[in-house]
Amino acid sequence: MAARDANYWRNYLRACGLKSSRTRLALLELLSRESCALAAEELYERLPPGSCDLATVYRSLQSFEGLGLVDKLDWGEGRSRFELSEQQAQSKHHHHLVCRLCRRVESVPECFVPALSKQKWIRGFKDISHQLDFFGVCPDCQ
Amino acid sequence: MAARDANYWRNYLRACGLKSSRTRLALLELLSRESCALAAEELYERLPPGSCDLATVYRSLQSFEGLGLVDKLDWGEGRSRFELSEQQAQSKHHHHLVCRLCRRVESVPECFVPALSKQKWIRGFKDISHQLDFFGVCPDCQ
DNA sequence: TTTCATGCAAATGGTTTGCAGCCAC
DNA sequence: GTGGCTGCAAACCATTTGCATGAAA
Repeated sequence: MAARDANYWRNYLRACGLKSSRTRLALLELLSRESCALAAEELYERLPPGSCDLATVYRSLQSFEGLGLVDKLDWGEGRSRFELSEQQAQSKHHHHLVCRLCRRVESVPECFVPALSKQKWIRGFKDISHQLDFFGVCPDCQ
Repeated sequence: MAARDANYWRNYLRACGLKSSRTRLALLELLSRESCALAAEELYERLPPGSCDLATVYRSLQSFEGLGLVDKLDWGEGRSRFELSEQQAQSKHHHHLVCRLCRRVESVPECFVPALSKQKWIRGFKDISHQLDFFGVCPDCQ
């Protein structure tokens, strides 16, 4: 399937009633090229120097999250990471295996969580999502 | 099984080469009484007023984490939560179901993650743990 | 032209740290 | 008595916000 291009994002943003500024398009293209979740500052560093402000990166990511374009992940590093949402990334549902020491990240294709509708503990909660992350020590750090 | 008491913690800390100060013991007793993971500030508020400093709470939690006494959890709230580690809490392995809106937390007794030793994606990572959290909208917030 | 997005700088909030005094051992 | 703890205050760092300017529609 074709990767999302600037045109796709332009239309998507327009459909949501958001303006498609240079920065927003650049961020979305960046995110769709990245295979791993990035922190806001890492995204900022990958943009052309001086082309935008870190605050703008945060504001854009916030909008994108609201639209369901990106997912915000938290691996206990003291900062959040962002990746294109599964639907937008056209990627399979997946999880992460993070090295406790060097923070290297591998993708985990497996998901062990079945359909939940019949679980007693749900107790009326709706619209349930889950986050499953593995932590370990990678071969290089052992 | 008997709950951990001050004496137990005193011995535990001593065995680890740490002094058992009043604050540390109070924190450990607090944690062993709580059923839900608390933020550092919540722990601080539950201690006798003026009995210790917030910085000390953080420092203690850090030590405890290093000893494997407590687990640090991150639910994307912008702050960390701490709970007695499974072994110390004498509680069953469990997960959490967090309301996205009011942050109410239910315990999830089920774990869907099987023994991982044969999974290809492990690729030499050792000492693997996992964190599985569910997010939804609770009945009251719907 | 109108509205929304941005840059800049300052504020915020959780967490950490330096240092001098204090308490457990 | 000694060295690890603690309180206090300041530093830190990720993230947010106010406001005047600038760019997209």
